Amino acid sequence: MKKTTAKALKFNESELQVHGFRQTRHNRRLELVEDYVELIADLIEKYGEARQVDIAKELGVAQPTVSKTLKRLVAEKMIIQRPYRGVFLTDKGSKLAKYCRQRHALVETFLTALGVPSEVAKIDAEGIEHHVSDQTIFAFKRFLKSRQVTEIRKSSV
Amino acid sequence: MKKTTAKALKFNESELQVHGFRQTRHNRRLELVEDYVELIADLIEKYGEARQVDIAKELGVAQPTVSKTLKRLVAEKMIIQRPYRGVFLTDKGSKLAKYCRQRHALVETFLTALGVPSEVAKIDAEGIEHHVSDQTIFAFKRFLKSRQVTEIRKSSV
DNA sequence: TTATAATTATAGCAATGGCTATATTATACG
DNA sequence: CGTATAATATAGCCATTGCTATAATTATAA
Ligand SMILES: [Mn+2]
Ligand SMILES: [Mn+2]
Ligand SMILES: [Mn+2]
Ligand SMILES: [Mn+2]
Repeated sequence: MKKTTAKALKFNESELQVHGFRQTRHNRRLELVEDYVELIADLIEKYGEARQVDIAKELGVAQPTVSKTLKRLVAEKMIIQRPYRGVFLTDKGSKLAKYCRQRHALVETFLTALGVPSEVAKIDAEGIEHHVSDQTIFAFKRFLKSRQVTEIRKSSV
Repeated sequence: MKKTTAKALKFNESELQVHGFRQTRHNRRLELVEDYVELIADLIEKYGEARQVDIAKELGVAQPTVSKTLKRLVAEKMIIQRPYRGVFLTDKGSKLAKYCRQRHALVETFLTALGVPSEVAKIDAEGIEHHVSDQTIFAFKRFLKSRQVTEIRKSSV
Protein backbone atom coordinates (compact mmCIF):
# COMPACT_ATOMS: atom_id res chain seq x y z
CA MET A 1 0.00 0.00 0.00
CA LYS A 2 1.09 3.56 -0.46
CA LYS A 3 2.59 4.85 2.74
CA THR A 4 0.79 8.12 2.31
CA THR A 5 -2.71 6.75 1.94
CA ALA A 6 -2.79 3.43 3.68
CA LYS A 7 -3.55 2.72 7.29
CA ALA A 8 -0.86 0.40 8.52
CA LEU A 9 -1.86 -3.17 9.23
CA LYS A 10 -1.69 -4.12 12.86
CA PHE A 11 1.70 -5.68 13.18
CA ASN A 12 0.46 -8.84 14.79
CA GLU A 13 -2.20 -9.50 12.22
CA SER A 14 0.10 -9.05 9.23
CA GLU A 15 2.93 -10.95 10.85
CA LEU A 16 0.61 -13.80 11.66
CA GLN A 17 -0.64 -14.02 8.10
CA VAL A 18 2.90 -14.08 6.70
CA HIS A 19 3.76 -16.76 9.22
CA GLY A 20 0.76 -18.79 8.16
CA PHE A 21 1.69 -18.57 4.50
CA ARG A 22 5.31 -19.49 5.25
CA GLN A 23 4.34 -22.48 7.35
CA THR A 24 1.92 -23.64 4.68
CA ARG A 25 4.58 -23.37 1.95
CA HIS A 26 6.86 -25.41 4.18
CA ASN A 27 4.19 -28.06 4.67
CA ARG A 28 3.57 -28.18 0.93
CA ARG A 29 7.19 -29.08 0.32
CA LEU A 30 6.81 -32.08 2.61
CA GLU A 31 3.46 -33.38 1.35
CA LEU A 32 4.79 -35.64 -1.35
CA VAL A 33 7.52 -37.10 0.82
CA GLU A 34 4.96 -37.87 3.48
CA ASP A 35 2.56 -39.53 1.05
CA TYR A 36 5.38 -41.63 -0.36
CA VAL A 37 6.83 -42.95 2.88
CA GLU A 38 3.35 -43.70 4.17
CA LEU A 39 2.43 -45.57 1.01
CA ILE A 40 5.73 -47.44 0.97
CA ALA A 41 5.15 -48.54 4.56
CA ASP A 42 1.65 -49.72 3.61
CA LEU A 43 2.90 -51.69 0.61
CA ILE A 44 5.70 -53.33 2.54
CA GLU A 45 3.30 -54.29 5.28
CA LYS A 46 0.80 -55.75 2.86
CA TYR A 47 3.10 -57.35 0.30
CA GLY A 48 6.54 -57.41 1.86
CA GLU A 49 7.86 -55.08 -0.82
CA ALA A 50 7.29 -51.70 -2.42
CA ARG A 51 7.88 -51.52 -6.14
CA GLN A 52 7.77 -48.54 -8.43
CA VAL A 53 4.95 -49.95 -10.50
CA ASP A 54 2.79 -50.47 -7.44
CA ILE A 55 3.57 -47.09 -5.99
CA ALA A 56 2.72 -45.56 -9.35
CA LYS A 57 -0.53 -47.47 -9.55
CA GLU A 58 -1.63 -46.50 -6.07
CA LEU A 59 -0.76 -42.85 -6.57
CA GLY A 60 -2.21 -42.73 -10.07
CA VAL A 61 0.94 -41.34 -11.66
CA ALA A 62 3.39 -42.62 -14.28
CA GLN A 63 6.27 -44.86 -13.30
CA PRO A 64 9.04 -42.46 -14.38
CA THR A 65 7.49 -39.88 -12.07
CA VAL A 66 7.88 -42.32 -9.20
CA SER A 67 11.41 -43.16 -10.29
CA LYS A 68 12.39 -39.52 -10.07
CA THR A 69 10.70 -38.89 -6.75
CA LEU A 70 12.35 -41.96 -5.23
CA LYS A 71 15.71 -40.40 -6.04
CA ARG A 72 14.70 -37.42 -3.98
CA LEU A 73 13.72 -39.73 -1.14
CA VAL A 74 17.11 -41.42 -1.37
CA ALA A 75 18.82 -38.03 -1.27
CA GLU A 76 16.80 -37.20 1.83
CA LYS A 77 17.80 -40.53 3.37
CA MET A 78 14.20 -41.67 3.70
CA ILE A 79 14.60 -44.85 1.68
CA ILE A 80 17.17 -47.25 0.31
CA GLN A 81 16.77 -48.47 -3.23
CA ARG A 82 17.92 -51.91 -4.27
CA PRO A 83 17.94 -52.12 -8.09
CA TYR A 84 14.97 -54.12 -9.32
CA ARG A 85 14.25 -55.19 -5.74
CA GLY A 86 11.98 -52.44 -4.51
CA VAL A 87 12.56 -49.73 -1.94
CA PHE A 88 12.99 -49.96 1.81
CA LEU A 89 12.52 -47.37 4.52
CA THR A 90 15.47 -46.15 6.55
CA ASP A 91 15.04 -45.47 10.24
CA LYS A 92 14.31 -41.87 9.40
CA GLY A 93 11.77 -42.87 6.77
CA SER A 94 10.23 -45.42 9.06
CA LYS A 95 9.74 -42.89 11.82
CA LEU A 96 8.19 -40.37 9.45
CA ALA A 97 5.90 -43.04 8.02
CA LYS A 98 4.74 -44.06 11.46
CA TYR A 99 3.97 -40.48 12.42
CA CYS A 100 2.18 -39.80 9.13
CA ARG A 101 0.06 -42.92 9.32
CA GLN A 102 -1.14 -42.10 12.80
CA ARG A 103 -1.88 -38.51 11.91
CA HIS A 104 -3.61 -39.53 8.68
CA ALA A 105 -5.75 -42.12 10.43
CA LEU A 106 -6.67 -39.67 13.15
CA VAL A 107 -7.76 -37.01 10.67
CA GLU A 108 -9.88 -39.51 8.78
CA THR A 109 -11.42 -40.88 11.96
CA PHE A 110 -12.14 -37.39 13.14
CA LEU A 111 -13.89 -36.37 9.94
CA THR A 112 -15.93 -39.54 9.94
CA ALA A 113 -16.91 -39.02 13.58
CA LEU A 114 -18.01 -35.53 12.62
CA GLY A 115 -20.45 -37.04 10.16
CA VAL A 116 -18.52 -36.75 6.90
CA PRO A 117 -19.30 -39.72 4.64
CA SER A 118 -16.40 -42.15 4.78
CA GLU A 119 -15.48 -41.92 1.09
CA VAL A 120 -15.33 -38.13 1.32
CA ALA A 121 -13.46 -38.29 4.61
CA LYS A 122 -10.85 -40.48 2.92
CA ILE A 123 -10.33 -37.99 0.12
CA ASP A 124 -10.27 -34.89 2.32
CA ALA A 125 -7.97 -36.49 4.88
CA GLU A 126 -5.46 -37.20 2.12
CA GLY A 127 -4.90 -33.47 1.74
CA ILE A 128 -5.72 -32.14 5.19
CA GLU A 129 -3.33 -34.44 7.05
CA HIS A 130 -0.28 -32.49 5.87
CA HIS A 131 -1.50 -29.23 7.33
CA VAL A 132 -2.55 -30.31 10.79
CA SER A 133 -0.34 -29.18 13.66
CA ASP A 134 0.24 -31.13 16.84
CA GLN A 135 -2.10 -28.80 18.66
CA THR A 136 -4.89 -29.45 16.19
CA ILE A 137 -4.22 -33.17 16.45
CA PHE A 138 -4.62 -32.79 20.18
CA ALA A 139 -7.96 -31.03 19.71
CA PHE A 140 -9.14 -33.76 17.34
CA LYS A 141 -8.23 -36.42 19.90
CA ARG A 142 -10.03 -34.57 22.63
CA PHE A 143 -13.14 -34.34 20.49
CA LEU A 144 -13.08 -38.06 19.77
CA LYS A 145 -12.62 -38.81 23.45
CA SER A 146 -15.53 -36.60 24.44
CA ARG A 147 -17.71 -38.15 21.78
CA GLN A 148 -16.91 -41.59 23.07
CA VAL A 149 -17.86 -40.55 26.58
CA THR A 150 -21.14 -39.15 25.32
CA GLU A 151 -21.91 -42.37 23.51
CA ILE A 152 -21.11 -44.45 26.56
CA ARG A 153 -23.36 -42.29 28.69
CA LYS A 154 -26.14 -42.58 26.16
CA SER A 155 -25.93 -46.35 26.06
CA SER A 156 -25.71 -46.60 29.84
CA VAL A 157 -28.86 -44.55 30.39
CA MET B 1 3.24 -56.51 -6.51
CA LYS B 2 4.14 -59.76 -8.13
CA LYS B 3 1.02 -61.39 -9.46
CA THR B 4 2.15 -64.76 -8.22
CA THR B 5 2.73 -63.82 -4.62
CA ALA B 6 0.49 -60.88 -3.87
CA LYS B 7 -3.06 -60.95 -2.65
CA ALA B 8 -5.00 -58.53 -4.79
CA LEU B 9 -6.11 -55.29 -3.20
CA LYS B 10 -9.82 -54.98 -2.79
CA PHE B 11 -10.86 -52.99 -5.80
CA ASN B 12 -12.83 -50.41 -3.89
CA GLU B 13 -10.09 -49.70 -1.42
CA SER B 14 -7.38 -49.22 -4.02
CA GLU B 15 -9.61 -47.23 -6.33
CA LEU B 16 -10.59 -44.98 -3.47
CA GLN B 17 -7.00 -44.31 -2.55
CA VAL B 18 -6.08 -43.45 -6.13
CA HIS B 19 -9.08 -41.15 -6.24
CA GLY B 20 -7.98 -39.48 -3.03
CA PHE B 21 -4.48 -38.88 -4.35
CA ARG B 22 -5.81 -37.54 -7.64
CA GLN B 23 -8.22 -35.16 -5.95
CA THR B 24 -5.48 -33.95 -3.64
CA ARG B 25 -3.09 -33.31 -6.53
CA HIS B 26 -5.87 -31.37 -8.20
CA ASN B 27 -6.45 -29.30 -5.06
CA ARG B 28 -2.73 -28.61 -4.77
CA ARG B 29 -2.70 -27.06 -8.21
CA LEU B 30 -5.40 -24.63 -7.09
CA GLU B 31 -3.96 -23.67 -3.72
CA LEU B 32 -1.84 -20.78 -4.87
CA VAL B 33 -4.55 -19.34 -7.09
CA GLU B 34 -6.97 -19.47 -4.19
CA ASP B 35 -4.57 -17.80 -1.79
CA TYR B 36 -3.89 -15.05 -4.31
CA VAL B 37 -7.46 -14.14 -5.20
CA GLU B 38 -8.42 -14.20 -1.53
CA LEU B 39 -5.51 -11.96 -0.59
CA ILE B 40 -6.21 -9.63 -3.50
CA ALA B 41 -9.82 -9.30 -2.39
CA ASP B 42 -8.65 -8.53 1.14
CA LEU B 43 -6.21 -5.87 0.00
CA ILE B 44 -8.72 -4.22 -2.29
CA GLU B 45 -11.25 -4.13 0.51
CA LYS B 46 -8.80 -2.67 2.99
CA TYR B 47 -6.86 -0.31 0.78
CA GLY B 48 -8.83 0.01 -2.43
CA GLU B 49 -5.99 -1.55 -4.40
CA ALA B 50 -3.81 -4.63 -4.59
CA ARG B 51 -0.21 -4.01 -5.55
CA GLN B 52 2.54 -6.48 -6.19
CA VAL B 53 4.69 -5.16 -3.36
CA ASP B 54 1.88 -5.60 -0.87
CA ILE B 55 0.95 -9.04 -2.11
CA ALA B 56 4.61 -10.02 -1.86
CA LYS B 57 4.88 -8.63 1.64
CA GLU B 58 1.76 -10.41 2.88
CA LEU B 59 2.77 -13.71 1.33
CA GLY B 60 6.38 -13.41 2.40
CA VAL B 61 7.79 -13.95 -1.09
CA ALA B 62 9.81 -11.80 -3.50
CA GLN B 63 8.13 -9.38 -5.86
CA PRO B 64 9.23 -11.10 -9.09
CA THR B 65 7.60 -14.26 -7.80
CA VAL B 66 4.35 -12.37 -7.47
CA SER B 67 4.84 -10.82 -10.91
CA LYS B 68 5.11 -14.23 -12.47
CA THR B 69 2.18 -15.70 -10.61
CA LEU B 70 -0.02 -12.75 -11.54
CA LYS B 71 0.62 -13.61 -15.18
CA ARG B 72 -0.77 -17.04 -14.51
CA LEU B 73 -3.83 -15.46 -12.88
CA VAL B 74 -4.28 -13.25 -15.94
CA ALA B 75 -4.03 -16.30 -18.19
CA GLU B 76 -6.67 -18.00 -16.06
CA LYS B 77 -8.86 -14.90 -16.31
CA MET B 78 -8.95 -14.41 -12.56
CA ILE B 79 -7.54 -10.88 -12.59
CA ILE B 80 -6.93 -7.90 -14.81
CA GLN B 81 -3.63 -6.11 -14.53
CA ARG B 82 -3.34 -2.41 -15.11
CA PRO B 83 0.35 -1.48 -15.43
CA TYR B 84 1.56 0.26 -12.28
CA ARG B 85 -2.03 0.49 -11.08
CA GLY B 86 -2.48 -2.78 -9.26
CA VAL B 87 -4.58 -5.79 -10.04
CA PHE B 88 -8.34 -6.22 -10.11
CA LEU B 89 -10.49 -9.29 -9.84
CA THR B 90 -12.63 -10.39 -12.77
CA ASP B 91 -16.08 -11.81 -12.13
CA LYS B 92 -14.57 -15.26 -12.12
CA GLY B 93 -11.84 -14.19 -9.70
CA SER B 94 -14.33 -12.39 -7.54
CA LYS B 95 -16.54 -15.41 -7.23
CA LEU B 96 -13.62 -17.66 -6.37
CA ALA B 97 -12.37 -15.16 -3.80
CA LYS B 98 -15.78 -14.98 -2.16
CA TYR B 99 -16.02 -18.74 -1.93
CA CYS B 100 -12.47 -19.08 -0.60
CA ARG B 101 -12.92 -16.39 2.03
CA GLN B 102 -16.04 -18.03 3.40
CA ARG B 103 -14.48 -21.46 3.41
CA HIS B 104 -11.27 -20.15 4.98
CA ALA B 105 -13.15 -18.29 7.69
CA LEU B 106 -15.29 -21.31 8.42
CA VAL B 107 -12.30 -23.61 8.79
CA GLU B 108 -10.60 -21.18 11.12
CA THR B 109 -13.74 -20.67 13.17
CA PHE B 110 -14.25 -24.39 13.37
CA LEU B 111 -10.73 -25.07 14.61
CA THR B 112 -11.00 -22.33 17.17
CA ALA B 113 -14.35 -23.63 18.37
CA LEU B 114 -12.73 -27.02 18.75
CA GLY B 115 -10.25 -25.50 21.17
CA VAL B 116 -7.25 -24.91 18.92
CA PRO B 117 -5.42 -21.73 19.99
CA SER B 118 -6.31 -18.93 17.61
CA GLU B 119 -2.77 -18.36 16.31
CA VAL B 120 -2.40 -22.06 15.54
CA ALA B 121 -5.89 -22.19 14.03
CA LYS B 122 -4.90 -19.34 11.70
CA ILE B 123 -1.81 -21.18 10.49
CA ASP B 124 -3.48 -24.57 10.08
CA ALA B 125 -6.53 -23.12 8.36
CA GLU B 126 -4.24 -21.53 5.77
CA GLY B 127 -3.34 -24.98 4.53
CA ILE B 128 -6.40 -27.03 5.41
CA GLU B 129 -8.89 -24.75 3.65
CA HIS B 130 -7.78 -25.95 0.21
CA HIS B 131 -8.55 -29.56 0.96
CA VAL B 132 -11.98 -29.30 2.50
CA SER B 133 -14.88 -30.56 0.39
CA ASP B 134 -18.38 -29.14 0.48
CA GLN B 135 -19.51 -32.10 2.51
CA THR B 136 -16.86 -31.47 5.15
CA ILE B 137 -17.79 -27.80 5.17
CA PHE B 138 -21.33 -28.90 5.85
CA ALA B 139 -20.18 -31.06 8.76
CA PHE B 140 -18.14 -28.17 10.18
CA LYS B 141 -21.19 -25.91 10.00
CA ARG B 142 -23.36 -28.50 11.69
CA PHE B 143 -20.83 -28.81 14.49
CA LEU B 144 -20.74 -25.07 15.03
CA LYS B 145 -24.50 -24.93 15.06
CA SER B 146 -24.76 -27.74 17.60
CA ARG B 147 -22.15 -26.11 19.76
CA GLN B 148 -24.06 -22.87 19.73
CA VAL B 149 -27.22 -24.68 20.76
CA THR B 150 -25.38 -26.36 23.60
CA GLU B 151 -24.03 -23.05 24.81
CA ILE B 152 -27.43 -21.43 24.64
CA ARG B 153 -28.95 -24.25 26.62
CA LYS B 154 -26.21 -23.99 29.18
CA SER B 155 -26.74 -20.29 29.64
CA SER B 156 -30.50 -20.65 29.77
CA VAL B 157 -30.43 -23.25 32.54
C1' DT C 1 19.23 -71.80 -21.07
C1' DT C 2 17.39 -68.69 -23.74
C1' DA C 3 13.45 -65.91 -25.19
C1' DT C 4 9.79 -63.14 -23.46
C1' DA C 5 7.70 -60.29 -20.22
C1' DA C 6 7.99 -57.22 -16.52
C1' DT C 7 10.40 -53.71 -14.26
C1' DT C 8 13.28 -49.93 -13.89
C1' DA C 9 16.10 -46.20 -15.90
C1' DT C 10 16.86 -42.44 -18.91
C1' DA C 11 16.03 -38.69 -22.15
C1' DG C 12 13.64 -34.83 -23.10
C1' DC C 13 9.72 -31.83 -22.59
C1' DA C 14 6.55 -28.58 -19.92
C1' DA C 15 4.43 -26.08 -16.09
C1' DT C 16 4.90 -24.30 -11.59
C1' DG C 17 6.93 -21.59 -8.09
C1' DG C 18 10.86 -20.05 -5.84
C1' DC C 19 15.24 -16.84 -5.90
C1' DT C 20 18.71 -12.58 -7.07
C1' DA C 21 20.20 -8.96 -9.89
C1' DT C 22 19.04 -5.48 -12.81
C1' DA C 23 16.46 -2.75 -16.16
C1' DT C 24 12.20 -0.01 -17.08
C1' DT C 25 8.74 2.86 -16.17
C1' DA C 26 5.30 5.47 -13.73
C1' DT C 27 4.32 8.41 -9.85
C1' DA C 28 5.18 11.94 -6.80
C1' DC C 29 7.55 15.75 -5.08
C1' DG C 30 10.51 19.75 -5.05
C1' DC D 1 9.04 20.39 -15.49
C1' DG D 2 12.25 17.39 -14.36
C1' DT D 3 14.26 14.27 -11.21
C1' DA D 4 14.23 10.99 -7.41
C1' DT D 5 11.81 7.22 -5.69
C1' DA D 6 8.93 3.56 -5.86
C1' DA D 7 6.83 -0.04 -8.45
C1' DT D 8 6.98 -3.24 -11.92
C1' DA D 9 9.16 -6.07 -15.51
C1' DT D 10 12.67 -8.96 -17.21
C1' DA D 11 16.56 -12.12 -17.37
C1' DG D 12 18.45 -16.05 -15.84
C1' DC D 13 19.00 -19.43 -12.45
C1' DC D 14 17.24 -23.64 -9.77
C1' DA D 15 14.12 -27.38 -7.78
C1' DT D 16 9.98 -29.88 -8.07
C1' DT D 17 6.48 -32.64 -10.15
C1' DG D 18 4.26 -34.15 -13.85
C1' DC D 19 4.24 -36.37 -18.82
C1' DT D 20 5.62 -39.67 -23.11
C1' DA D 21 8.75 -42.44 -25.54
C1' DT D 22 12.23 -45.54 -25.36
C1' DA D 23 16.31 -48.01 -23.61
C1' DA D 24 18.28 -51.18 -20.42
C1' DT D 25 18.01 -54.71 -17.18
C1' DT D 26 16.11 -58.22 -14.43
C1' DA D 27 12.95 -62.00 -13.64
C1' DT D 28 10.07 -65.59 -15.36
C1' DA D 29 8.73 -69.18 -17.99
C1' DA D 30 9.12 -72.21 -21.91
MN1 LIG E 1 -1.29 -39.94 4.16
MN1 LIG F 1 -1.73 -37.19 1.89
MN1 LIG G 1 -7.21 -18.58 2.38
MN1 LIG H 1 -4.48 -20.90 2.09
